Amino acid sequence: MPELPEAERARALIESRALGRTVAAVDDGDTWVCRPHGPGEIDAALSGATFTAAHRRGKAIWLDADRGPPLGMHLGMSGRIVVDGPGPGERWDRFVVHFADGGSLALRDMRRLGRVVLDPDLSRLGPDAADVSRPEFRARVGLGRAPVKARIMNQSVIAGVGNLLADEGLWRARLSPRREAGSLSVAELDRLRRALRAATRRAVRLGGVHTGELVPHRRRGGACPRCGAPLERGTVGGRTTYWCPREQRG
DNA sequence: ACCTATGTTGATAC
DNA sequence: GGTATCAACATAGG
Repeated sequence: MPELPEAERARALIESRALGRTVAAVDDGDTWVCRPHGPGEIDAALSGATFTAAHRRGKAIWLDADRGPPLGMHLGMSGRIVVDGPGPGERWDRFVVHFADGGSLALRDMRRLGRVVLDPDLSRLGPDAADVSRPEFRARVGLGRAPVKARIMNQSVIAGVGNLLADEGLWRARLSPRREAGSLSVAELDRLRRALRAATRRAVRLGGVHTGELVPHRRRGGACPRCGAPLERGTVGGRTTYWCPREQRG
């Protein structure tokens, strides 16, 4: 699930439920998820602190505390944030903040591809895909020989677009995922930005990227929900891609 | 049983 | 530098 919409919902959950609460102890024993920290390092940095703000850029989430470094969190491919149970210490809880009031904040992640780190490095993240301005989008996305789908999924170009949101946005903009990014006209770039922002906002509102219009049809044998043509399936930018061969030619 | 598939990122090689 | 490929993880399904 985790693309920008899921990350934003996780951030909002933390903002509404975890700010102002004091950390009693942290389970940071999964040094794969918490690398490069050793066990106890995050606990030592956060115990006694109170979270004061929850931020997000693209898929990256970070929390400020009233003392100590910010706490960075990334959901990876299968992670989600769970506040106040049920059952902190579930099998898939890879990182748990226990609050002094008895509650908890956990990163629940079966595949352990999520990450928790102190003082996260955000320097290689592009502007957030939901906020990027039109001139900035034109200048950053409309470059290079790579397919436009690979370009918009590059987190240092714009941050937050994953495999599903990319397919959804390209479909809404009626652009072929294979189009060379540098060949897009200004009008096409503007159309793509608009489509991506609309798809993103809608997914945040409705609960996640799976609530898109194209995404539910994104399976073998699926048809375009606008024109009914059988969807094409292939690999673009190394990722499984679905698109409408009738509407998304150019 | 064995193979492929899956929302992520990063390290590597050309 | 930009681009492509593979690996990391753990599970589900044909």
